[in-house]
Amino acid sequence: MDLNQKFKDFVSSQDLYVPQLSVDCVIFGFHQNQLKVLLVKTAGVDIWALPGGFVEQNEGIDEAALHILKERTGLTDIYLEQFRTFGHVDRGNPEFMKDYLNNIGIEMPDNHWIFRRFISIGYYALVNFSLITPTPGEMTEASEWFDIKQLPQLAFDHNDIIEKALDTLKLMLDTRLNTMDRWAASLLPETFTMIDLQNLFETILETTFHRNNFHRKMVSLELLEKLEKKFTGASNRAPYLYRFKSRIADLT
Amino acid sequence: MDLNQKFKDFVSSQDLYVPQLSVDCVIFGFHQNQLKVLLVKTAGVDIWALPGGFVEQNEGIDEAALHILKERTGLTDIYLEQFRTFGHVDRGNPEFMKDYLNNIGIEMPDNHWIFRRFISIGYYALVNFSLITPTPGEMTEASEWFDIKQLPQLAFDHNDIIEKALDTLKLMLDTRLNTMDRWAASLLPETFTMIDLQNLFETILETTFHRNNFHRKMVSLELLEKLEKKFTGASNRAPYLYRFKSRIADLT
DNA sequence: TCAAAAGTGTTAAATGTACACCCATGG
DNA sequence: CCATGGGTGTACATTTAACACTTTTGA
Repeated sequence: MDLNQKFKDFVSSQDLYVPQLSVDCVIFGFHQNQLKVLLVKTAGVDIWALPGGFVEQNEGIDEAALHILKERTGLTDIYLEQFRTFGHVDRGNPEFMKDYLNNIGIEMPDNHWIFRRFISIGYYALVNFSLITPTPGEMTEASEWFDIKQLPQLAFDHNDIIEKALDTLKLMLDTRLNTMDRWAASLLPETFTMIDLQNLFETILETTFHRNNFHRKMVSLELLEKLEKKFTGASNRAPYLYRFKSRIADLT
Repeated sequence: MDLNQKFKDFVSSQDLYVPQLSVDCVIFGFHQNQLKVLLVKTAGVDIWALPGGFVEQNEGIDEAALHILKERTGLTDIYLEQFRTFGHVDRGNPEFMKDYLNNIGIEMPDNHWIFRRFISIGYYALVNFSLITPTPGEMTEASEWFDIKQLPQLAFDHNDIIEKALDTLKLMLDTRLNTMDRWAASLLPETFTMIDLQNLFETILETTFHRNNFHRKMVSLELLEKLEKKFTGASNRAPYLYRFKSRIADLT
């Protein structure tokens, strides 16, 4: 069933989705030493927003988030974590929904819940940048990666949501180094150099580390497997490539 | 407007609350070296549950949580933190609401949202045990402190919710020592001994610390003010009393 | 004066931080 | 053979962990 059809079902059945509830996903990617966020521009509304959606009556909220990610990225098996629910009374701009529905040619009664304040459950996802080609979906006219340092003004309180997602991500980097193979692997290609890994940490945490200390720390976790050297063509020593040990299990 | 009246308004107006959404509060207290949770038993339903409530259309979710805490504890100005939202498809037991509404003499149509799966936003609160006398409210026949180690079987997925709240609390203790004066103060009386503080940490984190190392660590944070000695009557050296420096500002 | 419990000091291990040096690579 | 940048070793500082000793209190 396509999304447009689902939307139209609002009129005949109010029972498809949980009213006034939505899920918003902050999809993080890492590319050229920049932390990126995937944003979408909804058809007929000239403002960028987080990819989001509603929760069906017969699905859990985690499943709803996975659905949205599947739609936007084509990927399943994504690193996904709920981080906070947003429900201030003044978080919505009701014009958004009016413009949007108007544009796709759907009429809804003024008192429908779609025009009310939404409670939105925030999830963040970590994905491999190079595996995703942002392509407009059925409901969106555009889909693009944005540098987290250069975000436009977003719909609703989505700027706040991203900020909170980033805070949570930073906290995880600091406190869950020992499970790095589960989340760092999601942001990096299968093989990478030690410098790549360091850049990832430095970019997200907005700090710098001493090369050798970082190197030793990572090796001491015993999560990495050293592979052959990577010859870049540059006139300097070739770095080793690494891979997370847990990846080997994934491949079998 | 009393709660019972509010409930009756469901019938005439479906617009008072956000449908299918609730807020559940895990209220932590500390007493006799035990971490306690305040639970309520709803009139006519023979099962303990977390104190919770609905979100009014014209209030934010944080405000809703504060309302619930005010109702249950009489306290305002409580340390409160949102930790997770629960929304599995099978989290509810529909019989609960039927029994409950039946008992308080309210009839609702079978297809009303009150009988559906709820999405529940979890908050945890830290309160001073001795300031609260659990008293049954209008909607509850009982209200009691339970040792976190000896919880009964609870309604819905409330056992899971408490477990997750405790996990989050532990994580905070580990990672936010420097803001201890904001949360530890909520669980302790205004003045306390160093051993009291140590017991609090050890109970929640389920570990033990060396007395002197703990002492030095706490002093080094410069959040504590040493007061006069506390003579307990025991035949040993009297411990000093301490108070969080930030408390002084509170008193002015 | 003794046991109990609190306060304080000292040392060793572990960890974190900074710097120095060595090695491979292509021009 | 030189500049560049990655790999590795070592010394120092800081933090953490463990233990020993001293002080105060009421019996």
